[in-house]
Amino acid sequence: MAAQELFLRDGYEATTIRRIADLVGVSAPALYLYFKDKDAIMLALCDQTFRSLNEVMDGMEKEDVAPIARLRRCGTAYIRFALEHPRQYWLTFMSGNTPDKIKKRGHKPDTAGLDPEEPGAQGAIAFSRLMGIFREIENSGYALNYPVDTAAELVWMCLHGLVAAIINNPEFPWTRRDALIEGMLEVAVRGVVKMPG
Amino acid sequence: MAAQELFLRDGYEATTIRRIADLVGVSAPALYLYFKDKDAIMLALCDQTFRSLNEVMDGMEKEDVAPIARLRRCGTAYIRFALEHPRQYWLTFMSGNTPDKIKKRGHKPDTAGLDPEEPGAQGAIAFSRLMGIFREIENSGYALNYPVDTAAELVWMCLHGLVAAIINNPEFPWTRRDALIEGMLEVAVRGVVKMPG
DNA sequence: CTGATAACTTAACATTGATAACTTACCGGT
DNA sequence: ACCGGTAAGTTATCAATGTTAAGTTATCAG
Repeated sequence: MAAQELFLRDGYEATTIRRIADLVGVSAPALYLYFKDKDAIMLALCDQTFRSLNEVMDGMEKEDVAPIARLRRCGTAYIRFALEHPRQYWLTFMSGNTPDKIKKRGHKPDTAGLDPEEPGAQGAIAFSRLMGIFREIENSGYALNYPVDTAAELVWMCLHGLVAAIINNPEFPWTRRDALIEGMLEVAVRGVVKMPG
Repeated sequence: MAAQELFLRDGYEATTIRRIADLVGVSAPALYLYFKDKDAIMLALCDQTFRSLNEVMDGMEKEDVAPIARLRRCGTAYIRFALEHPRQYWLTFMSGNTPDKIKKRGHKPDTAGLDPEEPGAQGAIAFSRLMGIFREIENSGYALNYPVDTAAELVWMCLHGLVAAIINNPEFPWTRRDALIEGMLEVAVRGVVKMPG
């Protein structure tokens, strides 16, 4: 009953409720029986997409690698995911309609207390996961240049800045994309964790 | 004849063409005599706002300070400007309707070849200016960790990530804002220019 | 068979961005 | 002083959008 949302791939923002209904083979107002409004539909679709990112990160959390390497891996996964699902990423983190509940809650209490079913939560969960890795890094005895929460925010902002720029200006003649990705990870890590020596 | 646009401050995205027309004291279709469509109106307003940022940066370019300090100052100015004009910044860099011409041209030829009158150019000019400062840094004999254009892109993405995150989630309980700003500048600089020692 | 509940449809609205057709004022040339 | 055309607006009108109201069909317990 929710598989229908996969169809949006094409137009998306230009995707009208009537077109969705047509694709699903149902009349437009029928959608309002399942979703509050158009934003709810989009949110549900984004959540579904982000769920896969969170699963990937779940898996990574079990891997036994040095915490800083884990940060690199998770960062890469985050970036790649964002670039592979630009529209969902845009809607979740750049459209400007972040649901109020998540805004208020913040990341302090970790992912605990985040209801994964709540629409719009998946994006915040991915975000929180990245934060959690950072706490772990600090607990492993690495020295940071900033308080852990500030450090986490800074790193996330770096990654977000990279993908946001690329997503919003895909036709801009950026230099090699992989160089940018690798470079930004380096910049973020070097900037935040105090390197030995 | 263009002073009218200042009125948008309030609703903005929710700002309808008819409301603009009412505020200006003119009928709705009259606006189409001066602007191609709604986007053109918004672009014109954004340009007007960004012009002030470019003027500030023009002034900074004349100051006689070490190039790396100049980068810090310009970065701070950029960030502060973005946070002071969140809606304009959003429309210019995050709304997803960057004009095609600017997309294609890129920043390689510096600001030369950018017609400042062309709608939508001011944002790109501010961007290019930041890039230019970076070329200057390299010419001053600083060693960079990346090619100059990549370095410039990375730094801009850092700044952009910071303001984008804050602008889109103003209610999120970020840690102290000034700490984030100062921290991000540090991260960007430390990450990109090879520090002595 | 009745009556209510669920799942949907058609009809209708208000608002939006945008265009077409008409009106009015001004201004230079003869 | 008249005439023609251009500039600047207006009103009337469109098609499309998100959304709600009212009606229709089917299903199923008692």
